[in-house]
Amino acid sequence: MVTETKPETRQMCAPVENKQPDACTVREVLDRVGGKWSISIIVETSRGPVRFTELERKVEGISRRMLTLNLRQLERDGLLTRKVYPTVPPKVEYEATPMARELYDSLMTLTTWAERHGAEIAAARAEYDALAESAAAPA
Amino acid sequence: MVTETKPETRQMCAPVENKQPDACTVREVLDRVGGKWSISIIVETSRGPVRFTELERKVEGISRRMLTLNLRQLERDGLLTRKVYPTVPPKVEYEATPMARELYDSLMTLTTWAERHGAEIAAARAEYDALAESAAAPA
DNA sequence: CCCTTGGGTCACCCTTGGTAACAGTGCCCA
DNA sequence: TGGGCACTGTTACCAAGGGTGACCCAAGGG
Repeated sequence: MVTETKPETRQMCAPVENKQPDACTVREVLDRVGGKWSISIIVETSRGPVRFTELERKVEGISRRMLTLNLRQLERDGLLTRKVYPTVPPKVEYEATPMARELYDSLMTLTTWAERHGAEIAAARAEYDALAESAAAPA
Repeated sequence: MVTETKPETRQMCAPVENKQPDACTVREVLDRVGGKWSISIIVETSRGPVRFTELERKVEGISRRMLTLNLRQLERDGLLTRKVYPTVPPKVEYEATPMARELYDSLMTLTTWAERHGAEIAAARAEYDALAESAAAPA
């Protein structure tokens, strides 16, 4: 996601009736948070108010534009608060809302999954690649 | 993600030391599963072996190519097993591994989050849009 | 004059995903 | 004999979006 905030592209998960627990609700969350930067931003802002430039430095690798775009999106979804101090030079502080912190906690279960299975995945990948290679170079 | 399986684009989460719980581990998971179709495929294959064409029909909207690509990726990561029956016409069955089902369970916590805060998000968005609009049309 | 902060805007590129068409392999049917 | 079908892919081509870097602005302070 992270577009220039078009009016309403987000479609409401079709009238599929949850054939299974969901799959589509998950996608909604991922659309919000699946971007390259959202998570990092949520992490940084979860520890207290952070200024724009500060974020720019901490997130590392993010461009000014994407930072702006992501902040806007997160703010729009109510995951971030934006507080402007009309000083000069301007000062703007971003902070995660409780909702965002909760989301972050939920994401942590993914982390534990990744930690549990990191080795397994690496092994699977190694094996797969090995097989693919030997298939490519037959004799 | 879901590229044509380039050798090793995946970078190993930089030597940042986990400044915070993670943020980068999460991103690794999302890189695997953040694609448009991965979740749906995992869901469908979690209920037992599914054939290629069957998946093509069930996932609805997915193209042949993307299905193949996603299946390959998931198989490579050890989230799916691929079983070929040398019959004619060919028959290939895909099935989620226990690891994938576990991942799916973890993703469920995101679902519960989404359900808890769906209304809140919608409200925040409405408010944000209203403000933006009134700012755009001043008098 | 140039520095600062918090953006906006523009031009561009690369990745993601979509469409469509073709391939291979046996079967059935005329 | 040969055409078409079903099934699983593959390949080539293309559009859209995500992401980047560079430059612009405002307003005060050194």
